[in-house]
Amino acid sequence: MDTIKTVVYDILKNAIHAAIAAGELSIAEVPDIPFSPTKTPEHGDIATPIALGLAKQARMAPRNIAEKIVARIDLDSHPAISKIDIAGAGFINIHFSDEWLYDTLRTIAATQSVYGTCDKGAGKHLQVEFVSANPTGPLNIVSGRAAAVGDTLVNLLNAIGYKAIREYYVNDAGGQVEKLGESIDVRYRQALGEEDLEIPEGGYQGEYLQEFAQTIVEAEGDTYLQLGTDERVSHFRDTGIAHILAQQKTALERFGVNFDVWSSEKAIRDSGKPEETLELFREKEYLYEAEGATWFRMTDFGDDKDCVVIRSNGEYTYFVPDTAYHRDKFDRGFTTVIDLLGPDHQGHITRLKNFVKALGMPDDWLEMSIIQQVNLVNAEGERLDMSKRRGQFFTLDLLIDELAEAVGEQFAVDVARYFFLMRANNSHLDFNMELAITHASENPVFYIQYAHARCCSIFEQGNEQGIAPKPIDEVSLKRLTEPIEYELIRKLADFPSVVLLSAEAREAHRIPHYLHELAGIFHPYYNQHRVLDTSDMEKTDARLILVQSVQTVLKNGLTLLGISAPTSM
RNA sequence: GCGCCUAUAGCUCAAUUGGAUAGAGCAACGGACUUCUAAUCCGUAGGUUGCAGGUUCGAUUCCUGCUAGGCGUGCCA
Repeated sequence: MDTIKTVVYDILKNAIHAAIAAGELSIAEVPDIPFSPTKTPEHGDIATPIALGLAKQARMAPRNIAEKIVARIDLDSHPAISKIDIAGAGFINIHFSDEWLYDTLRTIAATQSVYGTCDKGAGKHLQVEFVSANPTGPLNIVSGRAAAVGDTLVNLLNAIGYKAIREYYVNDAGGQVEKLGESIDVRYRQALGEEDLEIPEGGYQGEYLQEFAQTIVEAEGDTYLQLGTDERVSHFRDTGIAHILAQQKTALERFGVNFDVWSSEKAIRDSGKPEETLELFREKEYLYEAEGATWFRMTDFGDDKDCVVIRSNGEYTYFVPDTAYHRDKFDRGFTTVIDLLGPDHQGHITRLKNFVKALGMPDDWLEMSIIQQVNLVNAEGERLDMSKRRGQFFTLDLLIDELAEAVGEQFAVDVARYFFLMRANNSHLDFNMELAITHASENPVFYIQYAHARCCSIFEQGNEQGIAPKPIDEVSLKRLTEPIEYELIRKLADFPSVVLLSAEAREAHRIPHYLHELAGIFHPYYNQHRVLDTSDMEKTDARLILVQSVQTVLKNGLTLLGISAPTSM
């Protein structure tokens, strides 16, 4: 299958060179030959616009070039190709023989759960860091989107042969968590009856801290009042981080996302790496003192402003431990590191990349992209505010709770993951709760899952009638003669390249779209053509092979997305 | 002010990275269950790809300038 592409590639390349050698084409350099799947079967199975691309260099009409190339191909010596023709402005359309279709089915049957994977990325270690929410509150919906996207991205990368891991960076040091400690302290004292206390500026207002403080009071009473304020706040900070982190982990596990590594900012700070990093910058003369602070010459890297790294109060800004953390990632030997950031971190991308560049790491070592915001929309189309600081937000857990009420726990996770994954990372996502709940039956994820369930149902039905699928070698695949069967197999054959391109582009949303298209061919097929037909067992056997293949690809695709493939619905 | 992202059917989004007639779902309208699950299918309708230029065989895609929206631009993280 994919091998047939390389075969075709070589055939065309040789033909072009032969034409040049014969003096029919004057081309100095033969560019890479692009292929694309065709939109309609009339255009063959794959097509290339190479003749169009060569037109200028060869000073010849594209159709003429195509003719010269095609004339140099001896079809008889290539049984995999049934026909090559020239169409439109000069497209070369390649039609595969039926044997290619059968090979697709044989490959799926032979490879099963690993169909779609490849080893292109073998030997390379990748790390994807995502979610990395502050341990100051429950995960919100944007974190849910990041979790779904990051998790799937790692699945995709591993599917094409990389060794990729999931990492979560816990910001358990710095100003934010100090505010957390102070906020819990206020809630604690309020729970013990103190009045006239306010959550400090920049603190956390959410009810979850009131609940947490209440559990402390219930378990341990007022014992902490004996401590000094600083001591108490730092105690609450530490227990608060642990408590919230545990909640976040639980929410992620419920969502089917399990991180391989949890990194701690505090651990980075304690390791001395921030100092080492600053020392490296100092040696390279990237630092200077001004206005009581220490600055990094970001302008040397094309930015319009320099950037404070040590504040006048002596504390590091966020960038110091973060840069040290990335240096740590580099030392751990990752070939490439991918950071998925929240929508309010755009300013980070260029700056952190510059810091990393200043450390001497290759430009393309660090990839950063933004997971855009999610707007939760209610029935009236109003947007809910999800700011953590104002304590008014919609958590990932709450989202799944609400969905689960309508469709059950497993489907709730499936639906949420699918919705988060179906859009490109950099486009905003309107998550319409009402639609997801009240119109659950029209949800695209059910459409795909239903297709899978239907496949399973056919086998179950066959089982009752004593019809079992035969090994593919014993089946006459020639009995697959319907155009829609041809279309289905073509679609199945696309799967590996969809996975590959999706992983390489870091665009997980292509998988949901692909699966939806596949289901969109299978459902009509199911309606129009009966699979189990005791009057024609040979045809039945062939169709069972096809259904098995569809089932396998649907399941493999859904698994990449972390979505279940139910056997019945 | 500067920077990043976005603008495609009434709505939400695709378009294999510059290719052939721009595709799906929802919403609308008309049909199909005594046959492997109707969470399905068949059909109809829906477009000056925000606007104006440019690059070339060819532009939703690349460049320039506008317009509109989102975000960023802290000695917060």
